[in-house]
Amino acid sequence: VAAPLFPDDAISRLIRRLVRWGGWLEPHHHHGIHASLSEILALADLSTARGLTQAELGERLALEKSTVSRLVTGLERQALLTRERDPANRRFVRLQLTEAGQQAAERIGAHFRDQHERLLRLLTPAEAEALGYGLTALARVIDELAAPVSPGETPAQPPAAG
Amino acid sequence: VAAPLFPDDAISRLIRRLVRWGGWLEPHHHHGIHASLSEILALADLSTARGLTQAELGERLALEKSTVSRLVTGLERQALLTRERDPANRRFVRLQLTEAGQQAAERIGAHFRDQHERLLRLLTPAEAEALGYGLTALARVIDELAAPVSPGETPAQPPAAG
DNA sequence: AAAGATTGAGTTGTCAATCTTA
DNA sequence: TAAGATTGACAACTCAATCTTT
Repeated sequence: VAAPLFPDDAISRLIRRLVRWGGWLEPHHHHGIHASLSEILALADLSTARGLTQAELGERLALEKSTVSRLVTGLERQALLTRERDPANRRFVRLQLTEAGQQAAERIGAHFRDQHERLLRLLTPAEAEALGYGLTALARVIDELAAPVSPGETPAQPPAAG
Repeated sequence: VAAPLFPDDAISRLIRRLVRWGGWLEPHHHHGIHASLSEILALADLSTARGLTQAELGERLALEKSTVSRLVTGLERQALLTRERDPANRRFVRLQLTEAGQQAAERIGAHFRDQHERLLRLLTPAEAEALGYGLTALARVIDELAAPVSPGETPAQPPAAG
């Protein structure tokens, strides 16, 4: 038999599963919430960082500014956030969750945390520890490849618990 | 400070990086190849398993049959594969890579393998081992959550070489 | 001119309805 | 009927062009 043409290691197999399994990536219609994945992630970011500009939100979500513009239009129409021109510099549109938006973020966040916990409970302690160690390292090297270190920057990050 | 509304563990952080970094998920225009991610994965599967039906290809790619139909139409127009009705059962469309399709699969596969190797070389041996162990376990529990075993089914699959 | 946001055209995916063959 | 494939209508993204503000 010939060697496989495409990579066939643990990373590749994991990615296939993540793609196939809807739990992580697909639109959600739970708890009376009808929101796309990007809407959910936008609510998550805005619930933590209030007053982001659209460009900043796009940076966090890794989305085009045009996509962000239409995404935010939709959330505004659902009264989940307000758009306001920054009085100090009217080029910026500042975003704030409404009360309804904040509540939606909390409901959806609880759902995601719950899903994560269910998944992690199925791992043995040794597996969970190895996973955290290995994924942290993988995230590091992805960053290294994606953004080659320029001398002025600080590649190190404070370690996070968990 | 309040607890984070959304999960903030190694898995979440990794997913964010995978989403942001184009190396894994984005369309590729390298080596004179102009192909979407799905086209690339289709070539990968067809280079290994010749004569798949469209439904089988859709199962492997986790894509709707309608998406597969249009995807295959595009590959056929680029003369990378041929479509042929199965004479034994004319409901099936059987897919075969052309010579050009096979060569494209090999070029793209080499590119992906190279990218993987570059990434893995940046890990220490201990990190690589922990990653493999942890991800294999994660893949297992994703499968458990995604497809709860029903008594009649055979969850085991024949091991693939590689 | 340049930065932030919006609008227009095209791509890739989904779901629902239909066509074809068994 | 039903399985496989196709077509139609729509969603969410991209890139390129434009509008607004500095």
